[in-house]
Amino acid sequence: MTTVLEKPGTKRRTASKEERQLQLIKATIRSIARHGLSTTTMATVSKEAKLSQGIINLHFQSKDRLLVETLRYIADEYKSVWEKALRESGDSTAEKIAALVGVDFEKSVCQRNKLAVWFAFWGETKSRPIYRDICRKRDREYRQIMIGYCASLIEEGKYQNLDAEFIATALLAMTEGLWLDLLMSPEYMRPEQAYKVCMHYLQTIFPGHFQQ
Amino acid sequence: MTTVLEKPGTKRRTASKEERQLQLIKATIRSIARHGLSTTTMATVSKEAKLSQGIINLHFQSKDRLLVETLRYIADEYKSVWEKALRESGDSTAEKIAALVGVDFEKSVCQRNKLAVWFAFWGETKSRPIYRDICRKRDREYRQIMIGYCASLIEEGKYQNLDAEFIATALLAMTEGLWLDLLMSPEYMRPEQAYKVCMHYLQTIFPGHFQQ
Amino acid sequence: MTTVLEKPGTKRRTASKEERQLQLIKATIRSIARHGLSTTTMATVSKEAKLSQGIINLHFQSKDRLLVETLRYIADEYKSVWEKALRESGDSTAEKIAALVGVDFEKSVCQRNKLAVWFAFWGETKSRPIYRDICRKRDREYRQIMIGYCASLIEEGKYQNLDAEFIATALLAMTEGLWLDLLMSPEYMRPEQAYKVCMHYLQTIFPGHFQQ
Amino acid sequence: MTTVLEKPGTKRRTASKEERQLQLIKATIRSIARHGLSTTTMATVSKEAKLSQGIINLHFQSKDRLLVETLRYIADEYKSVWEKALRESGDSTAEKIAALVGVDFEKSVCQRNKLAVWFAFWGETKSRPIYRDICRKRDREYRQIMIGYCASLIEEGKYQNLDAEFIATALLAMTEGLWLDLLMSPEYMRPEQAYKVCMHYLQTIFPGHFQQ
DNA sequence: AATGAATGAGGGTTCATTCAT
DNA sequence: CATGAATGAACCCTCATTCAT
Repeated sequence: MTTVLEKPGTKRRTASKEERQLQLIKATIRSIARHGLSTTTMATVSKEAKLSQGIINLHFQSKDRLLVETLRYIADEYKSVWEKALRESGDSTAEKIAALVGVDFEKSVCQRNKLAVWFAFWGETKSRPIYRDICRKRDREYRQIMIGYCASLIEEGKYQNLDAEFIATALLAMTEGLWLDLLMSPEYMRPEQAYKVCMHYLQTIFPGHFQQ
Repeated sequence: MTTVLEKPGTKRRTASKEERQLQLIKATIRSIARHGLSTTTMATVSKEAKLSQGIINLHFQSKDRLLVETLRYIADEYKSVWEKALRESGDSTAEKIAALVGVDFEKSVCQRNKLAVWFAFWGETKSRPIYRDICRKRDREYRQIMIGYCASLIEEGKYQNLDAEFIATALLAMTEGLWLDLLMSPEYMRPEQAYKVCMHYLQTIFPGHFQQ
Repeated sequence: MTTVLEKPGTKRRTASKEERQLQLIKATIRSIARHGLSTTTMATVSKEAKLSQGIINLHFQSKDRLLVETLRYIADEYKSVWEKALRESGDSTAEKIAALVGVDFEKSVCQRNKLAVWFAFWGETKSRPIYRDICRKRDREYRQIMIGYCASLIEEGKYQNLDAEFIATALLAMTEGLWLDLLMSPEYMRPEQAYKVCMHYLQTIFPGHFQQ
Repeated sequence: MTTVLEKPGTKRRTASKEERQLQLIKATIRSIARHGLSTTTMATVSKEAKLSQGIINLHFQSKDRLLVETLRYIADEYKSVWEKALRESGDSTAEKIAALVGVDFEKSVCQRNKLAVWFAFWGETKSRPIYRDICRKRDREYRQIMIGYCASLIEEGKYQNLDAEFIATALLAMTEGLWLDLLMSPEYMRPEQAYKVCMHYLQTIFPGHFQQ
């Protein structure tokens, strides 16, 4: 056991709880990407983490909880990435919107491994309410922010006949559909291209604020 | 024929091979929608079909093949629905495009059960190439048609700075993203609404051809 | 049913009961030889016979009975072959013994297919008394005959210190052991060679009656 | 250690890999002897070993491999028994041959359980090449040794017209045929009697070296 | 805290048998 | 008689979970 009395020269071979859990979650992401959700087992995950079989139950009690925590992890990560992006972006509304869109196609969010995880869980939402709740929470938060900025822009730009919610919905849908392209046809669709598709939409809708 | 007078325990043994296979595919769709792909078992499917355990291996040899055939079935169905829609639509290019978009939110294609199946398989594409191939084939065929009509419209309407492929990509992405909303938040998003979102995009892009 | 009332011009498309059963037994022998007893199924047999699945239960009620009848068939055949051999052989005791030994390495008895069947059933005798009974009956009958001829020869030749039963036992054991060689190493051991091995034994035991 | 004080439900989890595998192989031998090869299932074996179902796949990956390892085990054991017998026997060639024959009817090799296993696998050799290979390897090694001693004896004794290979073949065949008697008619044939039958053959062939 | 041998429920699949045709 | 679609029990195997170490 790790104690203050630990003899000098004795290495702490045991990572802290959080470290271990993170290590396992990342292994889970790799496993889902590599094997698919339905072929991800405790064995594939623990092997991916280069740890023993029993470790997952030790830290997560059950496979179910591991999966839920994994989904929660990428949802949380997603949120913190766009929060950071907003903090670091320019001040104009258009810049904020562009930053939000940028997040979806940015490296840490948009790696194929993580897209695979999103789709894996989306595929199970209908039967697993907990997955649905987490996915919807992520969606709702992001959507509220986006609707807010769209509303601001409509007001600023005196755009007529535009409904902020409507536009945010279209934009978010487009983003998620492009993720599917990125997942399924990475040789045809690349993040920068996907970003341009979204920006083109914004230019069409808000011609005064997004120039080519 | 199965009648109310049928003795209990008496089973129809005369269904043609195709009928039985279709019956099992439909049961599979229901099972995936209800239980999720990773919880869909031979037992859930055969119970859903009200047939015996062994029946699936009899007709499909393996669970794997049943799943592949199920995916192929909804992909084929999707194609035949839009082919029919094109045949029956008005002659103008705009009407053709509208018909194509309409298909995605039409009852037979856009029922939640089938959306659940699409997402279930999309979630496994990275690890199961055969799923990916079928999904991409569906996508490619539909996309080619859509690109063609967009190109026609651009020419007809002398729209400037528009790229048909670009627009088709955006439109299709939007569609698939809206399917996710329909799957996850059916209480917020409904097919008619989703259709409107897509049409609004078209109105913005092709103002001369799509009126509100 | 085939009756005297059968309409003229109506062909009997159906083989007689015995013919069908024999056809199935022969298919069983081929299947056991090809696939082994533990991989012989109703399907492998009926396919081998080029008949439908249900036919075996129709004629033999169960797989168990088919196997028992198959064993009985080769046991009966074995017996009738040596009975015929004795009838057709020369009259001297030595010729009778040689004829009996010859039977074991004669074409119809000693084909590899049938050897495979014998060993297949011997392998199950410990657990299936019915197999054991049939095998022992065959053995006993043959052995009694052989003991008789050996006894005659001992008397005729005034061989001393020889026990007929003892010699018959040795000879029969040798035969069965040679069958194993024929089954397992057909490229090293051939029926004629095996026959010579047995005859050499007889020459050694009864030097006055068996010359080289 | 397993003691009478062990709490019910408490299982030893410390057996070494080899111990467990041996335990399972021995259970397999008992199961084949009791139920026959074609009725030996994972359940009969694990029950015989008083262990759980999954244990076999844990240690042998598949039923197939368990069976192969079981056959290999008795083949290896057979070899080490006759090697030991040769080491411990008298120095004369005749004593060596007698020792080899003795092995075949010695307790550890010639128990009915093990005979049942040999015949069970022999019955499947035609369809399962791996079984054939193992059986033939055992046979070949033993045969080479036997041929060698027979050749020595022929030379030593100046026996004329004797072929060592021929005699070894006869002797080994006799042995295996006697095993069949021991398997099928243990009430008539006993190991000591079988041993005498073989020795009588040797006395006849090599009268100068084997006395009654 | 960490391991990995062991468990046993439940998965996919096979196959002897039944039975409507 | 004969067929072959259908059944369901029993097979082999996987895998989440437990637990002695």
